[in-house]
Amino acid sequence: MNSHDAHVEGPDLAALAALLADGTRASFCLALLDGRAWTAIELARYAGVAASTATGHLNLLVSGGLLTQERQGRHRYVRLADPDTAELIEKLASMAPRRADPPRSLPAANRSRALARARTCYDHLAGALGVAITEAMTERGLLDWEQGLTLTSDGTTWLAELGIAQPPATRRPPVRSCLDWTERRPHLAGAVGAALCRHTFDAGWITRIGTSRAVALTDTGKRALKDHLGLVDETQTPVR
Amino acid sequence: MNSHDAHVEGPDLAALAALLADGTRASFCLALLDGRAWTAIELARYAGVAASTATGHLNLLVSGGLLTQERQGRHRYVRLADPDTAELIEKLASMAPRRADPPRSLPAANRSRALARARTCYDHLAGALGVAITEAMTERGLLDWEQGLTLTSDGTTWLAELGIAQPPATRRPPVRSCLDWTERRPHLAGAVGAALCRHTFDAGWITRIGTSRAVALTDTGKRALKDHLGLVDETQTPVR
DNA sequence: GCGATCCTTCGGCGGCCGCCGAAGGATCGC
DNA sequence: GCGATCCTTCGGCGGCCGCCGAAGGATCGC
Repeated sequence: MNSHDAHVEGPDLAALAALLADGTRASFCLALLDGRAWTAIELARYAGVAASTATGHLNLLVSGGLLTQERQGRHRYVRLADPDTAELIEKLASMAPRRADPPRSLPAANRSRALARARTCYDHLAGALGVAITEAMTERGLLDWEQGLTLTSDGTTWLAELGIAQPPATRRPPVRSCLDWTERRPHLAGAVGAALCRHTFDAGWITRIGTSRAVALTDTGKRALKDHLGLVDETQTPVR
Repeated sequence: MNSHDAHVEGPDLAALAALLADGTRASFCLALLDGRAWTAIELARYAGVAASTATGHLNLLVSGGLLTQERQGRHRYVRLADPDTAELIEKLASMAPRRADPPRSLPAANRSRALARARTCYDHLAGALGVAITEAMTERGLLDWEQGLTLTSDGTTWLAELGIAQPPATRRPPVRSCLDWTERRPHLAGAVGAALCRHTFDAGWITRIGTSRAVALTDTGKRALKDHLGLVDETQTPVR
């Protein structure tokens, strides 16, 4: 820190960045990027630290405004505070250097394969599936990238046909492009991305794989994607 | 750091955040957010640290990919690496807590007044002027916020009339909304925002105030804004 | 050529911060 | 009620990291 700092004005960027500058806190945030609420002990185990250490980190993240918490009996549930926070973490993740080591064990390799195939990213879909849906929507003229990403009038109609209500106008943009870590191509985020993701769960198109953020396409989902987007099976599970 | 970290996969978010988690490095980045190249000693004086300290920080920021450098004689010039980096710093700045103390000295108060009025933010315009231009463009139907921010066909025509060439299609979005720190409302960023800002300099609508990132509207500029956007003087220097 | 300026390397100091385990409070399941 | 589980507080350890000044190389202006 700077003892005789002449620049007390302006935003305290370092204070915010410091919250994410620790390996354990960063791994908490990446875990929470699945959009769900986790308990303190779940996060501690995930990151491989003692429960007392996790408590301290969560206190920092909550009081710093990045997480919100909810006490339920003996459990402390935390989640990302809002879409803005998720967006910040996504942006950092998309620009951060990759870690060198690939996963070594077979289970770990399977886990990261499943994640790369399809997962939630905060409140929308990501991985090969998320990217494939986004690209199919573009090809069908539901999304337009000419002047920034927009939903076309065909897109509005398409959503209505699926029974997805147009999300109410808030500060959050309806459609937003989010760079996919594994695919290195953009997938659909924003309020419409969230509504679409919710629909795929509600309509039984996808289900969670165990307790992870990875998801699997159901048979219903395969049929629905073929009917509504012309997406065939091969597209969803590309051979790499 | 976590000694037996089970999560070596994925982006190293903490490493990137750590670059911005120091008060001195953060103040360097905020200074560089004016889009210009600074020498090492200029940044050291700005942040109030010894030259040797600045050297160390710049080495970290450059090798971390946030800054690019250029040697010219005895000078070391650094600037933000790319628009993506500027966007990351903007996002952090817009979410970071404000610092408590208002500026105490009269010159400092004048400086921050000038910055709030009109300044560059990386390669586009910000402050009351940037926001006023953005809002005037919206009122005239040159920008549309319905489905995310877009440039309308009227907007394209308007740019052409000003002699601003449509920026070539790259990964960078043509128009983007950037939350203004001082106004707490969005101003225009992206490739079009940059082209417009360049035009205002080239056409002599604005000039730098001294060596700061603050800019002043010229008489030519006032006339141009009135002619092309219907912006009257009052709008540009609102009484707060 | 000769000071002045810009920048760098190095050594050393000091403080912050992440970690754990022990102890204990609160809640749960049976 | 009574272990088990979740979470927290506390003390203490260790290491990292930001800071400076001194010394010196490289370049500049005159």
